[in-house]
Amino acid sequence: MKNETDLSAQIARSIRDAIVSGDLLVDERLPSEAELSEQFAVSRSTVREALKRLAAQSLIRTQRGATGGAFVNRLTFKQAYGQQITTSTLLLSMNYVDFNTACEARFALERACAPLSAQRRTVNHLATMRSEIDRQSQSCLSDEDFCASDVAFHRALVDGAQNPVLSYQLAGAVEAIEPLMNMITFSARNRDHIVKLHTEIAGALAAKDASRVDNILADLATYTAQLGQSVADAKKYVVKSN
Amino acid sequence: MKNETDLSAQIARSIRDAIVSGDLLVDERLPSEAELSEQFAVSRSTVREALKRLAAQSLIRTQRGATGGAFVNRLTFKQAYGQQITTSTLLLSMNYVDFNTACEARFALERACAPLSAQRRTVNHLATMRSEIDRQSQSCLSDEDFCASDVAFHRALVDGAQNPVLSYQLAGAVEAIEPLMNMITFSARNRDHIVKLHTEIAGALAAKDASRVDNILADLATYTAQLGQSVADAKKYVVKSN
DNA sequence: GCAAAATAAATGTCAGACATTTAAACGTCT
DNA sequence: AGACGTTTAAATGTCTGACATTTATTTTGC
Repeated sequence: MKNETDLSAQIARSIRDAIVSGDLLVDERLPSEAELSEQFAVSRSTVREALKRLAAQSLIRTQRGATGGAFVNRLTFKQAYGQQITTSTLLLSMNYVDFNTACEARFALERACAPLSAQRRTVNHLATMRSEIDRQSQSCLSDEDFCASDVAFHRALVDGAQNPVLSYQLAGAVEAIEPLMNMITFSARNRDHIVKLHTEIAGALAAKDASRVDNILADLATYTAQLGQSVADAKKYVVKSN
Repeated sequence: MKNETDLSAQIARSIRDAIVSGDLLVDERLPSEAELSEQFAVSRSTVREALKRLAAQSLIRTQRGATGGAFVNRLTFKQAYGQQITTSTLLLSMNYVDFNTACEARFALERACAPLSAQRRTVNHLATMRSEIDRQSQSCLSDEDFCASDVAFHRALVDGAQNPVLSYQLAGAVEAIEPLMNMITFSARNRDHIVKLHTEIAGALAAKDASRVDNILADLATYTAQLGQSVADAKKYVVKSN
Protein backbone atom coordinates (compact mmCIF):
# COMPACT_ATOMS: atom_id res chain seq x y z
CA MET A 1 0.00 0.00 0.00
CA LYS A 2 0.97 3.63 0.46
CA ASN A 3 3.74 3.32 3.00
CA GLU A 4 5.51 6.41 1.76
CA THR A 5 3.86 8.63 4.31
CA ASP A 6 5.32 10.75 7.06
CA LEU A 7 6.25 9.17 10.32
CA SER A 8 3.88 11.54 12.07
CA ALA A 9 1.06 10.42 9.76
CA GLN A 10 1.84 6.77 10.40
CA ILE A 11 1.86 7.29 14.15
CA ALA A 12 -1.35 9.27 13.99
CA ARG A 13 -2.97 6.48 12.03
CA SER A 14 -1.75 3.89 14.48
CA ILE A 15 -3.24 5.77 17.43
CA ARG A 16 -6.42 6.55 15.50
CA ASP A 17 -6.89 2.86 14.79
CA ALA A 18 -6.46 2.11 18.47
CA ILE A 19 -9.19 4.62 19.30
CA VAL A 20 -11.63 3.57 16.60
CA SER A 21 -11.18 -0.11 17.39
CA GLY A 22 -11.96 0.56 21.02
CA ASP A 23 -8.46 -0.37 22.13
CA LEU A 24 -8.22 3.06 23.71
CA LEU A 25 -11.35 4.08 25.58
CA VAL A 26 -12.97 7.45 25.97
CA ASP A 27 -11.20 9.65 28.52
CA GLU A 28 -8.33 7.21 28.73
CA ARG A 29 -4.95 8.87 28.92
CA LEU A 30 -2.39 8.22 26.25
CA PRO A 31 1.22 7.71 27.26
CA SER A 32 3.15 10.95 27.63
CA GLU A 33 4.90 12.40 24.62
CA ALA A 34 8.22 11.19 25.99
CA GLU A 35 6.90 7.66 26.41
CA LEU A 36 5.31 7.65 22.97
CA SER A 37 8.54 8.83 21.39
CA GLU A 38 10.28 5.88 23.03
CA GLN A 39 7.60 3.40 22.01
CA PHE A 40 7.58 4.50 18.40
CA ALA A 41 11.33 5.17 18.40
CA VAL A 42 10.96 8.68 17.04
CA SER A 43 11.65 12.13 18.38
CA ARG A 44 9.25 14.04 20.54
CA SER A 45 8.57 16.55 17.76
CA THR A 46 7.37 13.80 15.49
CA VAL A 47 5.08 12.46 18.18
CA ARG A 48 3.75 15.95 18.75
CA GLU A 49 2.97 16.40 15.08
CA ALA A 50 1.05 13.13 15.18
CA LEU A 51 -0.88 14.26 18.25
CA LYS A 52 -1.74 17.58 16.63
CA ARG A 53 -3.19 15.71 13.68
CA LEU A 54 -5.44 13.77 16.02
CA ALA A 55 -6.36 16.90 17.93
CA ALA A 56 -7.42 18.54 14.66
CA GLN A 57 -9.95 15.75 14.22
CA SER A 58 -11.16 16.11 17.80
CA LEU A 59 -9.99 12.58 18.50
CA ILE A 60 -7.90 13.67 21.47
CA ARG A 61 -7.66 16.65 23.77
CA THR A 62 -4.60 17.71 25.72
CA GLN A 63 -4.12 19.13 29.18
CA ARG A 64 -1.01 20.72 30.54
CA GLY A 65 0.34 20.30 34.00
CA ALA A 66 1.19 17.51 36.38
CA THR A 67 -1.74 15.20 35.68
CA GLY A 68 -1.97 16.41 32.10
CA GLY A 69 -1.42 14.61 28.85
CA ALA A 70 -3.40 13.55 25.83
CA PHE A 71 -6.80 12.01 26.45
CA VAL A 72 -9.13 10.20 24.12
CA ASN A 73 -11.85 12.73 23.46
CA ARG A 74 -15.52 11.93 23.57
CA LEU A 75 -16.63 13.45 20.29
CA THR A 76 -19.55 15.75 21.01
CA PHE A 77 -22.29 16.47 18.51
CA LYS A 78 -21.24 20.08 18.58
CA GLN A 79 -17.71 19.20 17.55
CA ALA A 80 -19.02 16.84 14.90
CA TYR A 81 -21.36 19.59 13.59
CA GLY A 82 -18.42 21.92 13.32
CA GLN A 83 -16.30 19.52 11.34
CA GLN A 84 -19.22 18.53 9.18
CA ILE A 85 -19.95 22.14 8.32
CA THR A 86 -16.33 22.99 7.61
CA THR A 87 -15.91 20.01 5.32
CA SER A 88 -19.22 20.50 3.51
CA THR A 89 -18.65 24.21 3.03
CA LEU A 90 -15.25 23.59 1.53
CA LEU A 91 -16.53 20.86 -0.71
CA LEU A 92 -19.15 23.18 -2.11
CA SER A 93 -17.09 26.33 -2.23
CA MET A 94 -14.35 24.69 -4.22
CA ASN A 95 -16.59 24.71 -7.29
CA TYR A 96 -17.19 21.06 -7.52
CA VAL A 97 -20.87 21.61 -6.91
CA ASP A 98 -23.37 23.85 -8.61
CA PHE A 99 -26.24 25.50 -6.85
CA ASN A 100 -28.87 23.16 -8.26
CA THR A 101 -27.13 20.03 -7.05
CA ALA A 102 -26.55 21.41 -3.58
CA CYS A 103 -30.08 22.74 -3.40
CA GLU A 104 -31.59 19.46 -4.51
CA ALA A 105 -29.62 17.54 -1.91
CA ARG A 106 -30.48 19.97 0.82
CA PHE A 107 -34.22 19.91 0.25
CA ALA A 108 -34.31 16.17 -0.30
CA LEU A 109 -32.71 15.67 3.08
CA GLU A 110 -34.84 18.28 4.74
CA ARG A 111 -38.01 16.69 3.44
CA ALA A 112 -36.78 13.46 4.99
CA CYS A 113 -36.87 15.16 8.39
CA ALA A 114 -40.18 16.88 7.92
CA PRO A 115 -42.53 13.98 8.77
CA LEU A 116 -40.64 13.26 11.98
CA SER A 117 -40.58 16.93 12.85
CA ALA A 118 -44.32 17.17 12.30
CA GLN A 119 -44.79 14.41 14.86
CA ARG A 120 -42.31 15.53 17.46
CA ARG A 121 -41.63 19.25 17.25
CA THR A 122 -42.09 21.02 20.57
CA VAL A 123 -43.55 24.45 21.19
CA ASN A 124 -39.96 25.65 21.50
CA HIS A 125 -39.20 24.64 17.95
CA LEU A 126 -42.34 26.36 16.73
CA ALA A 127 -41.47 29.47 18.72
CA THR A 128 -37.99 29.60 17.22
CA MET A 129 -39.41 29.26 13.75
CA ARG A 130 -41.97 32.01 14.34
CA SER A 131 -39.37 34.36 15.74
CA GLU A 132 -37.17 33.79 12.70
CA ILE A 133 -40.16 34.46 10.45
CA ASP A 134 -40.66 37.74 12.28
CA ARG A 135 -37.06 38.68 11.71
CA GLN A 136 -37.29 37.77 8.05
CA SER A 137 -40.25 40.11 7.67
CA GLN A 138 -38.20 43.15 8.60
CA SER A 139 -37.39 44.88 5.37
CA CYS A 140 -34.27 46.51 6.80
CA LEU A 141 -32.57 43.12 7.02
CA SER A 142 -29.47 42.66 4.87
CA ASP A 143 -29.41 39.79 2.42
CA GLU A 144 -26.82 38.07 4.57
CA ASP A 145 -28.87 38.37 7.72
CA PHE A 146 -31.90 37.14 5.82
CA CYS A 147 -29.96 34.05 4.77
CA ALA A 148 -28.70 33.47 8.30
CA SER A 149 -32.25 33.67 9.60
CA ASP A 150 -33.34 31.30 6.85
CA VAL A 151 -30.74 28.80 8.03
CA ALA A 152 -31.89 29.21 11.64
CA PHE A 153 -35.49 28.58 10.59
CA HIS A 154 -34.65 25.39 8.77
CA ARG A 155 -32.38 24.23 11.58
CA ALA A 156 -35.32 24.53 13.95
CA LEU A 157 -37.40 22.47 11.55
CA VAL A 158 -34.76 19.78 11.42
CA ASP A 159 -34.12 19.84 15.16
CA GLY A 160 -37.84 19.31 15.61
CA ALA A 161 -37.35 15.73 14.48
CA GLN A 162 -35.52 15.27 17.79
CA ASN A 163 -33.02 12.96 16.22
CA PRO A 164 -29.47 14.21 16.87
CA VAL A 165 -28.07 12.10 14.07
CA LEU A 166 -30.40 13.76 11.60
CA SER A 167 -29.54 17.18 12.99
CA TYR A 168 -25.89 16.37 12.62
CA GLN A 169 -26.23 15.19 9.05
CA LEU A 170 -28.38 18.12 8.07
CA ALA A 171 -26.04 20.63 9.66
CA GLY A 172 -23.71 20.12 6.75
CA ALA A 173 -26.36 20.26 4.08
CA VAL A 174 -28.24 23.26 5.41
CA GLU A 175 -25.38 25.41 6.63
CA ALA A 176 -22.93 24.64 3.88
CA ILE A 177 -25.34 25.98 1.31
CA GLU A 178 -25.54 29.34 3.04
CA PRO A 179 -22.54 30.82 1.21
CA LEU A 180 -24.18 29.83 -2.08
CA MET A 181 -27.49 31.35 -0.99
CA ASN A 182 -25.64 34.51 -0.11
CA MET A 183 -24.94 35.09 -3.77
CA ILE A 184 -28.62 35.64 -4.32
CA THR A 185 -30.02 39.13 -4.11
CA PHE A 186 -33.43 38.90 -2.48
CA SER A 187 -35.95 41.39 -3.75
CA ALA A 188 -38.82 42.37 -1.49
CA ARG A 189 -41.07 40.18 -3.62
CA ASN A 190 -38.74 37.18 -3.20
CA ARG A 191 -38.68 37.68 0.53
CA ASP A 192 -42.43 38.00 0.80
CA HIS A 193 -42.91 34.74 -1.00
CA ILE A 194 -40.35 32.91 1.10
CA VAL A 195 -41.78 34.30 4.32
CA LYS A 196 -45.23 33.21 3.18
CA LEU A 197 -44.00 29.67 2.58
CA HIS A 198 -42.18 29.66 5.92
CA THR A 199 -45.34 30.76 7.65
CA GLU A 200 -47.29 27.99 5.98
CA ILE A 201 -44.66 25.46 6.99
CA ALA A 202 -44.80 26.58 10.60
CA GLY A 203 -48.57 26.35 10.49
CA ALA A 204 -48.54 22.88 9.02
CA LEU A 205 -46.01 21.73 11.59
CA ALA A 206 -48.13 23.19 14.37
CA ALA A 207 -51.06 21.22 12.95
CA LYS A 208 -48.82 18.13 12.66
CA ASP A 209 -49.79 17.87 9.04
CA ALA A 210 -46.80 16.06 7.58
CA SER A 211 -47.94 15.83 3.99
CA ARG A 212 -48.75 19.53 3.85
CA VAL A 213 -45.28 20.33 5.16
CA ASP A 214 -43.85 18.13 2.47
CA ASN A 215 -45.81 19.87 -0.27
CA ILE A 216 -44.77 23.33 0.85
CA LEU A 217 -41.15 22.26 1.15
CA ALA A 218 -41.36 20.99 -2.41
CA ASP A 219 -42.65 24.42 -3.49
CA LEU A 220 -39.88 26.13 -1.58
CA ALA A 221 -37.32 23.86 -3.23
CA THR A 222 -38.62 24.75 -6.66
CA TYR A 223 -38.71 28.44 -5.86
CA THR A 224 -35.18 28.43 -4.43
CA ALA A 225 -33.88 26.58 -7.47
CA GLN A 226 -35.51 29.25 -9.67
CA LEU A 227 -33.80 32.03 -7.74
CA GLY A 228 -30.48 30.26 -8.09
CA GLN A 229 -31.09 29.74 -11.79
CA SER A 230 -31.75 33.41 -12.37
CA VAL A 231 -28.46 34.27 -10.69
CA ALA A 232 -26.67 31.73 -12.86
CA ASP A 233 -28.34 33.12 -15.99
CA ALA A 234 -27.38 36.66 -15.11
CA LYS A 235 -23.80 35.60 -14.65
CA LYS A 236 -23.63 34.06 -18.09
CA TYR A 237 -23.65 37.50 -19.62
CA VAL A 238 -20.60 38.52 -17.61
CA VAL A 239 -18.46 35.44 -17.14
CA LYS A 240 -18.14 32.63 -19.59
CA SER A 241 -19.39 29.36 -18.12
CA ASN A 242 -16.77 26.64 -17.91
CA MET B 1 -13.54 34.45 23.78
CA LYS B 2 -11.33 31.42 24.14
CA ASN B 3 -7.96 32.93 23.43
CA GLU B 4 -6.16 30.49 25.65
CA THR B 5 -5.38 28.12 22.81
CA ASP B 6 -2.07 26.89 21.53
CA LEU B 7 -0.12 29.00 19.16
CA SER B 8 -0.22 26.17 16.64
CA ALA B 9 -4.01 26.05 16.91
CA GLN B 10 -4.26 29.81 16.43
CA ILE B 11 -2.04 29.72 13.38
CA ALA B 12 -3.94 26.77 11.96
CA ARG B 13 -7.18 28.68 12.42
CA SER B 14 -5.75 31.74 10.79
CA ILE B 15 -4.67 29.80 7.72
CA ARG B 16 -7.91 27.83 7.66
CA ASP B 17 -9.87 31.08 7.62
CA ALA B 18 -7.78 32.29 4.73
CA ILE B 19 -8.61 29.14 2.80
CA VAL B 20 -12.33 29.06 3.61
CA SER B 21 -12.74 32.75 2.83
CA GLY B 22 -11.14 32.21 -0.56
CA ASP B 23 -8.14 34.34 0.34
CA LEU B 24 -5.98 31.36 -0.51
CA LEU B 25 -7.06 29.58 -3.67
CA VAL B 26 -6.99 25.91 -4.53
CA ASP B 27 -3.53 24.67 -5.47
CA GLU B 28 -1.99 27.92 -4.33
CA ARG B 29 1.26 27.49 -2.49
CA LEU B 30 1.58 28.66 1.07
CA PRO B 31 4.76 30.42 2.15
CA SER B 32 7.50 28.05 3.22
CA GLU B 33 7.68 26.96 6.82
CA ALA B 34 10.58 29.32 7.37
CA GLU B 35 8.63 32.25 5.94
CA LEU B 36 5.53 31.39 7.94
CA SER B 37 7.55 31.20 11.12
CA GLU B 38 8.81 34.71 10.41
CA GLN B 39 5.36 36.05 9.54
CA PHE B 40 3.75 34.66 12.66
CA ALA B 41 6.86 35.26 14.76
CA VAL B 42 7.00 31.70 16.06
CA SER B 43 9.40 28.83 15.64
CA ARG B 44 9.35 26.46 12.76
CA SER B 45 8.15 23.60 14.99
CA THR B 46 5.06 25.56 15.91
CA VAL B 47 4.33 26.32 12.29
CA ARG B 48 4.78 22.67 11.44
CA GLU B 49 2.31 21.61 14.12
CA ALA B 50 -0.19 24.06 12.66
CA LEU B 51 0.36 22.67 9.16
CA LYS B 52 -0.10 19.11 10.39
CA ARG B 53 -3.43 20.10 11.87
CA LEU B 54 -4.53 21.43 8.49
CA ALA B 55 -3.19 18.36 6.71
CA ALA B 56 -5.23 16.15 9.02
CA GLN B 57 -8.35 17.91 7.72
CA SER B 58 -7.23 17.53 4.11
CA LEU B 59 -7.07 21.31 3.81
CA ILE B 60 -3.49 21.25 2.60
CA ARG B 61 -1.09 18.76 1.11
CA THR B 62 2.68 18.96 1.25
CA GLN B 63 5.40 18.15 -1.22
CA ARG B 64 9.06 17.81 -0.51
CA GLY B 65 11.88 18.99 -2.66
CA ALA B 66 12.92 22.16 -4.44
CA THR B 67 9.52 23.31 -5.71
CA GLY B 68 7.76 21.69 -2.77
CA GLY B 69 5.83 23.23 0.06
CA ALA B 70 2.31 23.27 1.40
CA PHE B 71 -0.48 23.68 -1.14
CA VAL B 72 -4.13 24.37 -0.63
CA ASN B 73 -5.77 21.06 -1.32
CA ARG B 74 -8.81 20.64 -3.50
CA LEU B 75 -10.97 18.54 -1.24
CA THR B 76 -12.15 15.54 -3.22
CA PHE B 77 -15.43 13.80 -2.54
CA LYS B 78 -13.46 10.70 -1.69
CA GLN B 79 -11.54 12.51 1.01
CA ALA B 80 -14.72 14.09 2.28
CA TYR B 81 -16.42 10.67 2.36
CA GLY B 82 -13.55 9.33 4.40
CA GLN B 83 -13.69 12.08 6.98
CA GLN B 84 -17.44 11.93 7.12
CA ILE B 85 -17.37 8.21 7.78
CA THR B 86 -14.65 8.43 10.41
CA THR B 87 -16.48 11.16 12.27
CA SER B 88 -19.89 9.52 12.04
CA THR B 89 -18.57 6.15 13.09
CA LEU B 90 -16.89 7.63 16.13
CA LEU B 91 -19.95 9.62 17.05
CA LEU B 92 -22.06 6.49 17.01
CA SER B 93 -19.54 4.12 18.53
CA MET B 94 -19.00 6.34 21.53
CA ASN B 95 -22.41 5.36 22.84
CA TYR B 96 -24.11 8.63 22.35
CA VAL B 97 -26.49 7.03 19.92
CA ASP B 98 -28.71 4.00 20.20
CA PHE B 99 -29.50 1.73 17.33
CA ASN B 100 -33.04 3.03 16.86
CA THR B 101 -31.97 6.63 16.50
CA ALA B 102 -29.22 5.82 14.04
CA CYS B 103 -31.49 3.51 12.11
CA GLU B 104 -34.28 6.06 11.91
CA ALA B 105 -31.90 8.71 10.64
CA ARG B 106 -30.36 6.41 8.12
CA PHE B 107 -33.62 5.28 6.56
CA ALA B 108 -35.13 8.74 6.63
CA LEU B 109 -32.20 10.01 4.62
CA GLU B 110 -32.18 7.04 2.32
CA ARG B 111 -35.85 7.47 1.55
CA ALA B 112 -35.04 11.05 0.60
CA CYS B 113 -32.75 9.72 -2.12
CA ALA B 114 -35.08 7.03 -3.37
CA PRO B 115 -37.34 9.15 -5.62
CA LEU B 116 -34.35 10.70 -7.34
CA SER B 117 -32.72 7.32 -7.69
CA ALA B 118 -35.87 5.89 -9.23
CA GLN B 119 -35.68 8.60 -11.88
CA ARG B 120 -32.01 8.55 -12.62
CA ARG B 121 -30.45 5.21 -11.72
CA THR B 122 -28.47 3.69 -14.58
CA VAL B 123 -28.22 0.06 -15.57
CA ASN B 124 -24.90 0.04 -13.77
CA HIS B 125 -26.52 0.90 -10.48
CA LEU B 126 -29.12 -1.80 -10.99
CA ALA B 127 -26.40 -4.29 -11.91
CA THR B 128 -24.45 -3.50 -8.75
CA MET B 129 -27.56 -3.94 -6.64
CA ARG B 130 -28.40 -7.26 -8.27
CA SER B 131 -24.88 -8.55 -7.83
CA GLU B 132 -24.98 -7.64 -4.15
CA ILE B 133 -28.32 -9.39 -3.83
CA ASP B 134 -26.72 -12.49 -5.34
CA ARG B 135 -23.92 -12.32 -2.82
CA GLN B 136 -26.35 -11.88 0.03
CA SER B 137 -28.16 -15.02 -1.03
CA GLN B 138 -25.12 -17.20 -0.44
CA SER B 139 -25.72 -18.90 2.87
CA CYS B 140 -22.01 -19.37 3.52
CA LEU B 141 -21.58 -15.62 3.93
CA SER B 142 -20.44 -14.43 7.36
CA ASP B 143 -22.59 -11.90 9.18
CA GLU B 144 -19.93 -9.29 8.63
CA ASP B 145 -19.76 -9.90 4.91
CA PHE B 146 -23.53 -9.85 4.76
CA CYS B 147 -23.52 -6.41 6.39
CA ALA B 148 -20.80 -5.17 4.07
CA SER B 149 -22.83 -6.31 1.09
CA ASP B 150 -25.88 -4.64 2.57
CA VAL B 151 -23.97 -1.37 2.76
CA ALA B 152 -22.81 -1.77 -0.83
CA PHE B 153 -26.39 -2.37 -1.95
CA HIS B 154 -27.67 0.74 -0.28
CA ARG B 155 -24.75 2.79 -1.52
CA ALA B 156 -25.67 1.82 -5.05
CA LEU B 157 -29.24 2.90 -4.37
CA VAL B 158 -28.05 6.27 -3.08
CA ASP B 159 -25.51 6.74 -5.86
CA GLY B 160 -28.36 6.15 -8.29
CA ALA B 161 -29.67 9.58 -7.41
CA GLN B 162 -26.59 10.89 -9.23
CA ASN B 163 -26.16 13.70 -6.77
CA PRO B 164 -22.66 13.63 -5.28
CA VAL B 165 -23.71 15.81 -2.38
CA LEU B 166 -26.36 13.30 -1.41
CA SER B 167 -23.91 10.45 -1.81
CA TYR B 168 -21.48 12.28 0.40
CA GLN B 169 -24.04 12.97 3.10
CA LEU B 170 -25.37 9.44 3.02
CA ALA B 171 -21.90 7.92 3.18
CA GLY B 172 -21.78 8.85 6.83
CA ALA B 173 -25.26 7.66 7.66
CA VAL B 174 -25.11 4.37 5.81
CA GLU B 175 -21.54 3.32 6.52
CA ALA B 176 -21.35 4.53 10.09
CA ILE B 177 -24.22 2.29 11.05
CA GLU B 178 -22.41 -0.79 9.80
CA PRO B 179 -20.61 -1.46 13.10
CA LEU B 180 -23.96 -1.32 14.86
CA MET B 181 -25.52 -3.65 12.30
CA ASN B 182 -22.62 -6.01 12.86
CA MET B 183 -23.87 -6.68 16.35
CA ILE B 184 -26.90 -8.36 14.86
CA THR B 185 -26.82 -12.08 14.24
CA PHE B 186 -28.69 -12.75 11.03
CA SER B 187 -30.59 -15.99 10.94
CA ALA B 188 -31.33 -17.59 7.59
CA ARG B 189 -34.90 -16.39 7.96
CA ASN B 190 -33.75 -12.81 8.59
CA ARG B 191 -31.54 -12.91 5.56
CA ASP B 192 -34.24 -14.31 3.33
CA HIS B 193 -36.58 -11.55 4.27
CA ILE B 194 -34.00 -8.84 3.74
CA VAL B 195 -32.96 -10.29 0.39
CA LYS B 196 -36.60 -10.42 -0.61
CA LEU B 197 -37.04 -6.74 0.23
CA HIS B 198 -33.82 -5.85 -1.58
CA THR B 199 -35.03 -7.71 -4.64
CA GLU B 200 -38.30 -5.83 -4.55
CA ILE B 201 -36.46 -2.53 -4.20
CA ALA B 202 -34.28 -3.30 -7.19
CA GLY B 203 -37.37 -4.25 -9.16
CA ALA B 204 -39.21 -1.09 -8.23
CA LEU B 205 -36.17 1.01 -9.13
CA ALA B 206 -35.90 -0.76 -12.46
CA ALA B 207 -39.56 0.08 -13.03
CA LYS B 208 -38.89 3.66 -11.88
CA ASP B 209 -41.71 3.27 -9.39
CA ALA B 210 -40.69 5.76 -6.73
CA SER B 211 -43.61 5.31 -4.37
CA ARG B 212 -43.19 1.53 -4.34
CA VAL B 213 -39.51 1.96 -3.49
CA ASP B 214 -40.53 4.25 -0.67
CA ASN B 215 -43.01 1.73 0.71
CA ILE B 216 -40.53 -1.12 0.66
CA LEU B 217 -37.86 1.02 2.26
CA ALA B 218 -40.33 1.83 5.02
CA ASP B 219 -40.87 -1.89 5.54
CA LEU B 220 -37.14 -2.50 5.59
CA ALA B 221 -36.71 0.27 8.15
CA THR B 222 -39.32 -1.28 10.39
CA TYR B 223 -37.83 -4.72 10.02
CA THR B 224 -34.29 -3.53 10.73
CA ALA B 225 -35.48 -1.65 13.80
CA GLN B 226 -37.13 -4.88 15.02
CA LEU B 227 -33.90 -6.82 14.59
CA GLY B 228 -32.02 -4.17 16.52
CA GLN B 229 -34.66 -4.20 19.22
CA SER B 230 -34.38 -7.95 19.69
CA VAL B 231 -30.62 -7.61 20.17
CA ALA B 232 -31.21 -4.85 22.72
CA ASP B 233 -33.80 -6.97 24.54
CA ALA B 234 -31.47 -9.97 24.65
CA LYS B 235 -28.77 -7.80 26.15
CA LYS B 236 -31.01 -6.59 28.94
CA TYR B 237 -30.80 -10.00 30.57
CA VAL B 238 -27.03 -9.79 30.70
CA VAL B 239 -26.13 -6.16 31.19
CA LYS B 240 -28.22 -3.66 33.05
CA SER B 241 -29.38 -0.88 30.74
CA ASN B 242 -28.42 2.61 31.87
C1' DG C 1 23.59 18.98 -27.45
C1' DC C 2 23.09 15.89 -23.84
C1' DA C 3 23.87 13.26 -19.87
C1' DA C 4 25.87 13.29 -15.34
C1' DA C 5 26.99 15.86 -11.35
C1' DA C 6 26.59 19.70 -8.29
C1' DT C 7 23.45 22.93 -6.23
C1' DA C 8 19.72 24.96 -3.81
C1' DA C 9 15.38 25.01 -1.65
C1' DA C 10 12.13 22.89 0.57
C1' DT C 11 10.13 19.46 3.91
C1' DG C 12 11.18 15.63 7.35
C1' DT C 13 13.54 14.31 11.52
C1' DC C 14 16.25 14.68 15.58
C1' DA C 15 18.31 16.38 20.06
C1' DG C 16 18.34 19.35 23.73
C1' DA C 17 17.03 23.29 26.18
C1' DC C 18 13.87 26.33 28.51
C1' DA C 19 8.99 28.15 29.68
C1' DT C 20 4.61 27.32 31.57
C1' DT C 21 0.99 24.99 33.76
C1' DT C 22 -0.92 22.12 37.15
C1' DA C 23 -1.62 18.92 40.84
C1' DA C 24 0.36 16.80 44.50
C1' DA C 25 3.64 16.63 48.28
C1' DC C 26 5.65 19.02 51.91
C1' DG C 27 6.09 22.27 55.83
C1' DT C 28 4.74 25.66 58.83
C1' DC C 29 1.83 28.03 61.72
C1' DT C 30 -2.27 28.24 64.45
C1' DA D 1 -5.25 18.19 63.46
C1' DG D 2 -6.19 21.29 60.08
C1' DA D 3 -5.62 25.27 57.13
C1' DC D 4 -2.62 27.62 54.21
C1' DG D 5 1.45 28.77 51.70
C1' DT D 6 5.70 26.76 49.33
C1' DT D 7 8.20 23.58 46.88
C1' DT D 8 8.56 20.09 43.64
C1' DA D 9 7.74 17.10 39.85
C1' DA D 10 5.61 15.88 35.67
C1' DA D 11 3.61 17.09 31.81
C1' DT D 12 2.76 19.98 27.59
C1' DG D 13 4.20 24.25 24.93
C1' DT D 14 7.88 26.66 22.59
C1' DC D 15 12.41 27.73 20.70
C1' DT D 16 16.93 26.86 18.52
C1' DG D 17 19.98 24.67 15.65
C1' DA D 18 21.42 20.87 13.26
C1' DC D 19 21.23 17.21 9.85
C1' DA D 20 18.69 14.02 6.43
C1' DT D 21 16.08 13.59 2.37
C1' DT D 22 13.76 14.80 -1.69
C1' DT D 23 13.43 17.11 -5.96
C1' DA D 24 13.78 20.64 -9.59
C1' DT D 25 17.16 23.41 -11.47
C1' DT D 26 21.69 24.63 -12.84
C1' DT D 27 26.14 23.65 -14.03
C1' DT D 28 29.70 20.95 -15.89
C1' DG D 29 32.11 17.75 -18.88
C1' DC D 30 32.30 15.27 -22.96
